[in-house]
Amino acid sequence: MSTAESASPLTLNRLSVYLRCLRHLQGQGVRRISSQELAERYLLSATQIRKDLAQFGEFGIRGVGYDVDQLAADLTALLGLDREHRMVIVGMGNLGSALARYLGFNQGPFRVVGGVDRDPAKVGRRVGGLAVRHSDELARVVAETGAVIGILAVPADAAQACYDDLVRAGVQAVLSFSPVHVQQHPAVPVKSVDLRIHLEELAFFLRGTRDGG
Amino acid sequence: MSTAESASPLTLNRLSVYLRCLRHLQGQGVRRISSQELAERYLLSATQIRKDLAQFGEFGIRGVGYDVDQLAADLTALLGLDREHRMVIVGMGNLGSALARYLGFNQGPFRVVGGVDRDPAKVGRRVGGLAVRHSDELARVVAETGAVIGILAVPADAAQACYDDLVRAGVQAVLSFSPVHVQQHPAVPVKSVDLRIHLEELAFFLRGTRDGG
DNA sequence: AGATGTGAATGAGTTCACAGCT
DNA sequence: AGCTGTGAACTCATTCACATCT
Repeated sequence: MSTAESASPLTLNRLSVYLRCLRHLQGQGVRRISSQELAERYLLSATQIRKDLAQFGEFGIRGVGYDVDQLAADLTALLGLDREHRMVIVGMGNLGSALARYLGFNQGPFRVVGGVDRDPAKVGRRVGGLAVRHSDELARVVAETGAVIGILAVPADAAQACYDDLVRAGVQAVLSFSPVHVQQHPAVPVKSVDLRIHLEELAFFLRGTRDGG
Repeated sequence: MSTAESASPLTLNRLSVYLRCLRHLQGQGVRRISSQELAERYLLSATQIRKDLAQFGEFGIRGVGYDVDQLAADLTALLGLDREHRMVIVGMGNLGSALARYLGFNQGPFRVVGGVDRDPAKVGRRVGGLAVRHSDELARVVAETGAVIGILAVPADAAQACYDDLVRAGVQAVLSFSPVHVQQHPAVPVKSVDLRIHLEELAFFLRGTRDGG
């Protein structure tokens, strides 16, 4: 498996999709599948499946197709989902608390192991089985828990400082929910999820509509 | 203002970003700005700003730049953010409840006005100032509240059916948090936000790391 | 002079078409 | 024959370079 560094986010996201499809097939007892059939079942593109996989090696058997279990295992390893990734949430307001409760119930390789907030009123509370600690202790929380992913759920004006704190504390990647571009440290990639942008994209399509009752 | 239908999602998302930057500048009392300076301040591309805007009309003054208030107003209208969009949440589990609490506190043109769930145990509960009603009543809830956006927060295997329900109930656009591709009705676009995919993308960059310890 | 708006050039991403393996 | 893996063609997106307007 030639580990091509620096695949595009688009490709990586599709690999996640493929993996999910393969797990679904495993649940149905399917053992072999062609790119063609995979594409038909899940509304994907057969060529694109092959091209995406080709970036990381040769996983199929010509004339036959792919071994479902094998390919699922390969993609799991490729995406780094074969071991636990511990996460710490920065900002335990509405969104942070919501994520703690939501992600806390998630199975799989991702586990929320800590949450911090700057507001002393929130420190000490328990949210979804998690004790909130003070932001000043972030580095200690990260060290104690072995967190490698930071979840940013702070207001826009605090995002950059909190990201920098996370970098100093030693996390390796950050998922940000703050509606702002964060200037990135080269070794600590940020992935942004901006709910407002998504809602505003939808609003664009509602312009012509009689709206609001 | 020539309303170019069908701009790419990439362009629309950047327009949202520009609008946010302009509001920030308004807060600072800036009244005029060039694409050049806007790009420098917010780490954007000056050419791209101009190209993006060009799809919808001419908003600037050559040799001068853009009027901040005017452009903000134009983009607000363009994106349909000049009036309220009511939203109904389908699936009041962990994620749905989290979103109700989170989005409920949000200002701006988006407002959560209803939530439904299939589980009778959840019906009647109040979540973030919202009374949960039964999924069977979805069409009535949409009609009563004037909701135009549906928020899908149900498990993968229920997503397609719930999307179809939303379409029948009369919403015009859907924001889905379900980890699955939904087959779309042509008049009801779906925007997908998949937290797992984003986490898995980050995990890819952690493969080399000593992790979980 | 100075900044916008835009055709032309480049680059990224997807699809096509087929060589090559089973 | 059948399906993968891949160079070539094509489409979509970004960047460049400059004509145009104030």
